[in-house]
Amino acid sequence: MEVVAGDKKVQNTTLWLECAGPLVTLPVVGSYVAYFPQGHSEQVAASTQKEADMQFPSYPNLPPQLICQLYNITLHADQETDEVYAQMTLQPVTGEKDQSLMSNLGIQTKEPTISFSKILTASDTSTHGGFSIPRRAADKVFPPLDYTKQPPAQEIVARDLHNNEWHFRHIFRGQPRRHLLTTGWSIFVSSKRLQAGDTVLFMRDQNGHLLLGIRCAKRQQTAIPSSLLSSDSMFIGVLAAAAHAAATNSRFTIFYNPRASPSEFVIPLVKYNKAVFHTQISVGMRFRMELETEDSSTRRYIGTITGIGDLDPIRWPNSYWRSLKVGWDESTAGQRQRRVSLWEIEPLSSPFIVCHSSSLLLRSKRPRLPQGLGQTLSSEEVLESPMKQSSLWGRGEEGTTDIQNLNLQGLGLE
Amino acid sequence: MEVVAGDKKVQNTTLWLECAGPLVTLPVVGSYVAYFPQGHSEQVAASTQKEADMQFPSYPNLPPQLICQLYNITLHADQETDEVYAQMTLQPVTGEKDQSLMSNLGIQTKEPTISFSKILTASDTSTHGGFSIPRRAADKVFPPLDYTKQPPAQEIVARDLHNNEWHFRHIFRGQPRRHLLTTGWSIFVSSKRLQAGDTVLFMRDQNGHLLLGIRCAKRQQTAIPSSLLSSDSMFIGVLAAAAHAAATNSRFTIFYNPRASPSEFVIPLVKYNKAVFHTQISVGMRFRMELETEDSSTRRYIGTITGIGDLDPIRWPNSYWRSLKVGWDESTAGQRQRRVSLWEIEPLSSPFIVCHSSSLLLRSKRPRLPQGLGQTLSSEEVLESPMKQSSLWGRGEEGTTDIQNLNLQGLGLE
DNA sequence: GTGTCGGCTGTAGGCCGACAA
DNA sequence: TTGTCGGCCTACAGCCGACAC
Repeated sequence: MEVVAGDKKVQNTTLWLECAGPLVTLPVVGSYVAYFPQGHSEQVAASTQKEADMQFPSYPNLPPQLICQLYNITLHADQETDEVYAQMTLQPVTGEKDQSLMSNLGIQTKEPTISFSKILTASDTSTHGGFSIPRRAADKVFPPLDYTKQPPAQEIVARDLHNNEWHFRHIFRGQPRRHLLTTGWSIFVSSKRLQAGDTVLFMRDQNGHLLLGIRCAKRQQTAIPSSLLSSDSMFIGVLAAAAHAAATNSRFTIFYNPRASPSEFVIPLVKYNKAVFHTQISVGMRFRMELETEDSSTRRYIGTITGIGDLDPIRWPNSYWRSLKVGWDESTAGQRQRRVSLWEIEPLSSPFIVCHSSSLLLRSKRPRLPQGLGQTLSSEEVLESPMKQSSLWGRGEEGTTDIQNLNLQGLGLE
Repeated sequence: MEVVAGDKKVQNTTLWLECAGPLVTLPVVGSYVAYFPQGHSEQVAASTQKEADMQFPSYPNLPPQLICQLYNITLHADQETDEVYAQMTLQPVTGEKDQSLMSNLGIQTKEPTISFSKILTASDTSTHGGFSIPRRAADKVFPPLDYTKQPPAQEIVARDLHNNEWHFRHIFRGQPRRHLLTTGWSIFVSSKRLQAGDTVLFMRDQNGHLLLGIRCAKRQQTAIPSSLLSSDSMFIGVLAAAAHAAATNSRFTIFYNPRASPSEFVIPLVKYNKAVFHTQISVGMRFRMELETEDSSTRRYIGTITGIGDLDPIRWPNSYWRSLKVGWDESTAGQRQRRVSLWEIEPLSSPFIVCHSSSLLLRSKRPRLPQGLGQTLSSEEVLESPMKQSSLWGRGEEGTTDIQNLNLQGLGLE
């Protein structure tokens, strides 16, 4: 994988992931994924601040989810705002291919990184002073200072996603003593147009080099009328591109913007299958779901499933996208999603629910189910045919694959 | 018509037109236009810096030009860059409508404005000083100074497209004396992020109020990878939206960006008809064409038609879009288009070319001509059948036609 | 007529510890 | 431990005419 910034290419995959947020995972090249046009449309809606309100053409051959192989992925950062996004090229898969490769978990293993992030205060961003480094952060990621010097100080060099160097004076002073970035900081703030509430991020890579990234506060995401394409054309473009790719079995390219998109819409097939075919869901069931907190860490919230049904029965009947209506335990849940997808939650298992009951529950609530993988198998068939299931999942969890098998042209039928 | 800046609405239509450039014309609401998907794609290509290279779905029912009625138009300016663009909603027309409206020339009459523009110099944009006002410009658009005061000076207030007020100190000083904008100028420069080479524009409206706008140098237009939609999806979105609108006879919305688009792609139908059906064109013919100059005025260039034929014979056979290959008289013509459309040029009529000779010339060079309005009549038929021509155009030269004849499905062979 | 420069001046950018949350 | 402030100093933003093209 490579990181592309504008036209230049750099290698800071881990920095990209840090900027994308703690919950973002990326599928690996060659793995199988489920692509959701609905989720893609939501990203467009969130970016254009506009719902899809026009009369769209219907694409009867475009299912709510398209099973694809990830042909390519490149990581990017907006040249101006440093906003991160990924470009993925997807190859729709037909029903007849060998599906053994699908056992691959299909996500990047996130190596643990030495990093810290801080939400900028008014003092941090004002022109009056510098940046106050949290104590633990300085100890953890910055090179140790020589405390015998008076005052202890050093020059810090860090690179951003575009591989630009930023120089800062790191000093330990004041009464009581604290770590500060002074000279060079205000240039960085004005160049990136940082404001109080935005997040800055420092990390150390394997070679001990410092990297830094930024994450703009959510409000900043607003107001991109784009001036290039009407939102109608964008919605239609998303659907038409997917429909055409599905119909002609050809590759198509999408952009995934982890900070703008309400949810991931390219899901590893293993994760999707596990959630859809191997998890019992019913109204009243309680679950956990991991969400990003204000300070860029994660927290598990508890909720209850209050309903199961189509988010958009007209355009997308029988879709698993946000098919669960949920309520949240905590009263501060105002901003949390009221609809989630199966693969986002972790059911709080109860010993009273046995496995086979799920299909009954599902079927009773949703008489016609999405086809899932199913250009070939319907969900009912999958759920009711252990043989077929095991043939799908029988090759083990380790996920080693031969790259040759990743070329779809070269994929034999065995 | 209204100008929409971000979400707010203001009324500076003339300012918008000044910023758009001297050659830009806008159709009026209710008038009939020809919309060219090819031209729209070119705007996307220019904005994304990418050609359409993927395998596009074919839209067999989408002709190279779509005859529409302009249902609505709103003028906009990018909140950050002040880049101007127009949002147009187009209603494809069916054969049964009353066509009396088509006699309307269909473009905004551009009222003469008191204005001046200046390409910013290094001194204008440096933090070291202010803005040097050209002498004639100061006399023409700014309120007269009281030269009895020492020094003569006044406060200038001007509004931009977003209706924001900008305050400047206008002073007449130095040896030799000259007009300058000092206090307030540098704030304007840094706010709009102006650089040497960009253009600033002052004008006075009917009430004597000052307005100002900016036009970024061309180079600035580069590098908008958009991060939201792949260029493939954009191209496909443009085509799919138009095809769907044509098939279902429903309105669709497009954005026209006059500074980014190589050519206008929504052409008043009268202008289109006149050029396509009432102008004799042949290889070797000489023509004039008006183009924008470096300093935002216009100039006529002379050229010769060197060929006639499809720009893209595969995707857009029989299209009038850029169907003329041309050469330019002046050697400095490197950056000028090598292909233009019929309605962009003004043939230099020669008394030796008589009317009917044109069809012979046309036929010899272009065995298969674009069908123009015609899915039913070939160009040859039109050209060779004076009766049919006169039946289409028999109501005089002003271009009144029966809309029934314009609908391709509804066009009888008589 | 106007682009760029050197000279001068004042404001705000930016480093410091004090102090309090 | 760290956010904000007043004090202080200096860099540069910004106003001026000189000068040249």
